[in-house]
Amino acid sequence: MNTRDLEYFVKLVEIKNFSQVAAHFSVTQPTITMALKRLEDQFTIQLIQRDQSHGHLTVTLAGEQLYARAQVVIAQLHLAREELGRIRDKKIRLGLPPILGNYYFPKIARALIGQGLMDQIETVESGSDALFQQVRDGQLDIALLGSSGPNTDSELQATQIARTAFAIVVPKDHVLATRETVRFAELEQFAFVMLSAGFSHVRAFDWFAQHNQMHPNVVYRTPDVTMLKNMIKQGVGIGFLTQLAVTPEDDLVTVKIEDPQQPRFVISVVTRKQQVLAPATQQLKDVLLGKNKDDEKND
Amino acid sequence: MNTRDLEYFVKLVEIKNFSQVAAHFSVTQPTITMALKRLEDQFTIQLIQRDQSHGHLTVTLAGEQLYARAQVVIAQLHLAREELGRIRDKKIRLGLPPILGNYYFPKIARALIGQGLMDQIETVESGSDALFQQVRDGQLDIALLGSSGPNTDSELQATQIARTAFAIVVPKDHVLATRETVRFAELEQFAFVMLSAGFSHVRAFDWFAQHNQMHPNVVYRTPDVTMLKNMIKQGVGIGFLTQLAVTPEDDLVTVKIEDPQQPRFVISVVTRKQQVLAPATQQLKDVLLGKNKDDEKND
DNA sequence: ATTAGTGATAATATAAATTTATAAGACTGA
DNA sequence: TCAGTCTTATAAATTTATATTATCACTAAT
Repeated sequence: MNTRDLEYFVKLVEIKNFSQVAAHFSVTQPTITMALKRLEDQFTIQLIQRDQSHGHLTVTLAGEQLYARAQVVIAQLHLAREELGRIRDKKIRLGLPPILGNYYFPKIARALIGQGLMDQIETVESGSDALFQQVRDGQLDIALLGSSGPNTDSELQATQIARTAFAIVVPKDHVLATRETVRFAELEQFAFVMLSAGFSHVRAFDWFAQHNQMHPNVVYRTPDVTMLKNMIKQGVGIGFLTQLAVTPEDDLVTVKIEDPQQPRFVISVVTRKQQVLAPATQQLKDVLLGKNKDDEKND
Repeated sequence: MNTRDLEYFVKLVEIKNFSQVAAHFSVTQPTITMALKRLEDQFTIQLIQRDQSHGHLTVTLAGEQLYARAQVVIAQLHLAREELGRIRDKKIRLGLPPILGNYYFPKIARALIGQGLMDQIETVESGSDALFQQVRDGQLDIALLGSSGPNTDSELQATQIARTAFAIVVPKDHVLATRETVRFAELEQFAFVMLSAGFSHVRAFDWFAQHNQMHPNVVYRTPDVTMLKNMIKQGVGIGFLTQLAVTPEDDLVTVKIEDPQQPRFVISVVTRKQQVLAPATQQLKDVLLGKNKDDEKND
């Protein structure tokens, strides 16, 4: 069976028009007719109901079932292409959310340079949501991800390496700066500067807002943590970040949040299932997991 | 891309001999050479290291990666064939372990006949382990399964419908027959008749044995529950079954086991992820889940 | 050295997919 | 109602892909 037929079929189910599918793949229309015919012959069952009253095709039950399987097949081939391409180029693409990057990268960089891995690694910085998607799609080999709960994607393999609390971040001269802890409900009056959508922080923030039946006043959003911290320092608004994201050099104060059963910032190392790790990628993974070389002498 | 090439490749990785792979698919040896060449050209990377010193080929890292993906692709196509074949024939294959069948089937049969589903359903009786595997492979559309713990296969979709305890089963005149409960450790002296391997009962039984550091004396094993019960009745040995498997007509006594944190017999309805349920299969599933038609009037 | 095994290559035959050209059907709007 | 414009389907020609046959080069064992 030719996987091209499956690709044609999937697009046909999606746009329900032979000619447009043909145009999409830069082939002629009869090609699509024939591809569908081949599939229907192979499975000896009708996949698509060509409608008498022209306009829209309908997908049969068998068609829906094949559609589901074909999507998996195509996705797997796509992953294979991505993965083999990376192996060929001896590149490792590592996803690192900026919030974690600032904290973790200096720590691991030493180890990576020591093992001569640094020049193979290409770091991709983005929000956890985007990175997560990129691991799934095969664009990344491995990623360090923050999430506001354990990871449950059945296509991915995730190992938790740390859990930290979220905290309120304020400048040193702020009214809250002297507080040990704060209840989220007390923050109704304050303006917030927040990370953009696509960061797991946002989901946690929403949790706090919802559980306190509040609508926090977010005056600015940015994907750039450094900018965010600067805005906090300049008093544009208070911040909501994991404690991990704030270092002493930032000259900021973190205040713990009291709310019970609050979500934690969970940091995981994520790869795909079915992914064969190149030796260098395995080394990188071990570094990220905090295994040092001595641990492995017993192998 | 032709999936035949992937099939050739997978077999080649497994048996590491071009000629034998060719023989396996009833094609000539250059066909395999060419298929591999096509794959290596498409991915522009070597997949198999043809060895100088003849004897064994070695699979490159890229080859291992493609192997992993190709296996998924082939499995998915196989599932599609099985599933579409079943849709074409308007058949539903239902897996039912004999232990559950005796208890459940009379109950659900009424509902199935009432809905006119009975003639489409083909029941397959076997141990839970075998049925589980058959759902994965696409040979069954749906199964009722017993397991000694929640189901965690990432390819399957399982819904728990009941949990029952395991119990010791003895004839009415047995010394244990008057006991309310018993500790598993007390059973060292007794002979057991047990289900064969492949039943989840065996795993639970092993749990009790191991946690009590015992080696129970199993004098006979059979996959046939009716025979098992007869042997218990005739005093060949005592039995270990879920309480559910023993009905009043059996004329047997069940004795609860005291051991704390013991495994339970979990009954689930299992289908595959990515499986598109035919209306009749959905109806069957609803019956198994104990949804009656009235529940759905609100849809 | 001969033989039996490995896989690779080239020429050829066969099978399969795509294009071109065209037809048939359904709807639209003058 | 009839031309025009969408559909998808069909047939023949062309191109492309795949398999076979025959043969070669290599290695290891007898």
